[in-house]
Amino acid sequence: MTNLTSEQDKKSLNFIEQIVETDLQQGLNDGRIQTRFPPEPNGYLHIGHAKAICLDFGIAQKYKGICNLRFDDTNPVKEDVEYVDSIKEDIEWLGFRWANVYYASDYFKQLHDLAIRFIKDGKAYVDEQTSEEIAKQKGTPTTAGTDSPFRNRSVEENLDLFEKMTKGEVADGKMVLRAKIDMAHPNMHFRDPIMYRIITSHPHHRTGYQWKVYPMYDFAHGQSDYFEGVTHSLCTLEFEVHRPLYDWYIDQFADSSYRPKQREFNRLNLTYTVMSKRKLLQLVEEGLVSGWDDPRMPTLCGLRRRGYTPKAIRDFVDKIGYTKFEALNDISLLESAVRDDLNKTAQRVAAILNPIKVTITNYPEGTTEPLLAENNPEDPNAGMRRIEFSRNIYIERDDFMENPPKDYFRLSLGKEVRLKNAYIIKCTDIVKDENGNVVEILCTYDPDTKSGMPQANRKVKGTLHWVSAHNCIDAEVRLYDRLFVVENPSDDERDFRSLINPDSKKVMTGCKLEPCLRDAKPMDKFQFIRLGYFCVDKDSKEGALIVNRTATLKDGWKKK
RNA sequence: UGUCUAAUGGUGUAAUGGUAGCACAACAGGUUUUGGUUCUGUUUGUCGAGGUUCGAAUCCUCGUUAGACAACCA
Repeated sequence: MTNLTSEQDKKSLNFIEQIVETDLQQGLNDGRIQTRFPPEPNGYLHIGHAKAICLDFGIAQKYKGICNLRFDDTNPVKEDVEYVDSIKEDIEWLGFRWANVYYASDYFKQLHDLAIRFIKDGKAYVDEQTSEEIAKQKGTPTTAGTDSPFRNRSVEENLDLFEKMTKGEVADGKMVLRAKIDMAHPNMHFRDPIMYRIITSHPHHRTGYQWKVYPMYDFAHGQSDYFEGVTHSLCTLEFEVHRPLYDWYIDQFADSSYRPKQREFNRLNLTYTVMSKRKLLQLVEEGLVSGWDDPRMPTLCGLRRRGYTPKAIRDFVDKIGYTKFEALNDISLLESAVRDDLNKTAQRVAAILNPIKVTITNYPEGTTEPLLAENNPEDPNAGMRRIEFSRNIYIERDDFMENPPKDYFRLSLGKEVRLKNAYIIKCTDIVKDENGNVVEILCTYDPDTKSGMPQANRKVKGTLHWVSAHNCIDAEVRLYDRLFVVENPSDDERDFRSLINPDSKKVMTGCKLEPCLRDAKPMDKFQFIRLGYFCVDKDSKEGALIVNRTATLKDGWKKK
C-alpha cells in the first residue's frame, strides 16, 4: 500500500530530465553534468528567465552536477554593469547559487585565436560588403543565396585584413569575418554566418576599448560552452535552428570526444502580460509603469515588490513544466501558487480599505476591551495577538447594503452579523448625508456573544473584519490588477501600449489598519482578512505606511 | 513552393504499445468566527484520414494547422 502511494507521488520526468538520464546511462562525457545560465546583461530578469534558471540550476542540483552563471556579453552596444548586478541579485533571491561566475568576454582572446585558426584552415574570410549587400546575398528561406565576391580571398589576405580589423584600423561596419560554409544551404544559418563584427564606438562594460572586434552569438556561445565544459546547454525553442551550426562550429576544432549538447525547451508566455525585453523596456522608458520593479511588471524585481515569494515562483514554474509546445500559461496558475504559499505563512490582520463608521450604541463610551485574535489558523505555531474593541469601529463599505439581494449575508438593516474575534452585532439604523449616501451605521451588540463564550456559537451567516477607531492606523494601499486587458497582447494587431488595463493600479488612501502594522517593514507580508495578500512597499515612510496587494483571496461571492 | 519543431478537456501538463490521469479554471455540495483554507463530487480531451497490431495518444504514411529561422541582436 505504501508502495502504491510512493509510486503515485513520483513525479514523471520532463523531456530534458529524460535526455539527461539517458546521457548519464550511456556515460556521455564521463557522466559529468554541467549547465549554465547565460543571460545577456541588457535588461532585468523576468519570470520567463526564472523558468530557465529553475531548469539550468535544477538539473545541476538534481544530477549532482554544477551550474555556472555566464554573462553573454558579446555586444557592448547594449550591455551594462547595472544589469549584471540586478541579475545576480535576482538569481540569489530566487534561491539558486552558481558554482562560478563567467563572462563570454573572458574568452575573447581564445575566441579570437580560434577565429584565426578558422581563417588558416580556409574556413573563414573577411567580407567587405555592406550589411545590405550581405543580407541580399543571403537569399530567402526558399531560395538559395549567392557567394560574396570576397569569398575566395587568400588565407594571407584574410589574416591581414582580420588583423587590421582587430587593431581598429577599419571603421565600424566596413568589414566582417564570415565562416565559409554554404550559401545555398537549406538552413539559413549555414549561409556563411558572420563570426566577427567591428565595434569601436562603444566601450565594453568589462574590457573597455581593448577590443575592436566582437564575436557574434553563434560563434561565442557554443565555444564558451565548450571551453567551460558544459554538457547540457539548455535554451529556448527559437534556437532550435541554430543547433546544427552550434554543432558544426565545435566539430571544426574539438580535440576530444567531449561535446556539449544544446537542447531547447518552450519559453514561458503568460496571459495578460508581455515578456519581451523590448516591450518591457518600452513600458519603463515611456513611463507607462513606474520602473522595472513596478509591481505590475513580470520582472522578478517587480514580482518581488508585489509580494511574490521565491517559493511561489518556483512552484509555479514546476507546475507549468517543460515541453516543446509553445504554450500560453494562464496567470491564474501563478496567482494560485502565491496564494498557496502565503496561505500557510502570512500573518492574518484586519484592514479596512474603504472604511465606513459603525457605532455600537449600547457599548459604553470611552472604554476599550482586549480581545484575542489568531495570527494564522493554518499554522498552529503562529500564536495569538491582542486586539482592542470599542464603541466606534470601521468596517468595509462593501460589507453593508441597504437593499441586499437574498444571498447577501453581510450587514444590512435589521440583520445580524458577527465581528471576527468580537461580538455579534445587529444593525438598527443608518445615518445619511444630504446626498443620500450612508455615512454611519448604528448597531447594537449582544454582550453574551463575545468570542469564546458559549453564546458566541450562535449561528450567524456572515463574519466581518473590523478595526477599532481609537487605535487603528492610516495607510495607503495600492491595488494591482493585470497589466493588460487582453489575454495575449503580443498577438494583437493593436499597439500593445493601447491595451494597458487602466485599472491595473488603484491607489486607496485613508485605509484603516490594525495597529500591529505600525512597525511593519518593507517586504513584510500579510493576509488582510477577507481581502487578500499584501506586502509592505519600499516607498513606506515612518508613520506613512504603503502596502501593495499581491493577490486577492479567491472570492466565492462575486457581485454581478 | 526550403529547413527545423510541434499538436492530449477552457488553460497547462502526464501516460514512453496495455484502464487517458494530475494541476489551474468552472460548477455543485459538506465543514468553517475569513464568501479564505479544507474535504467530496461534477462537466469538458487524444488535429484529420489511412495503415501496422490482439491492442495505438504513443509506431508508420499522407494531410491539416501552428510556431521558429532571411540582425554586423542574443
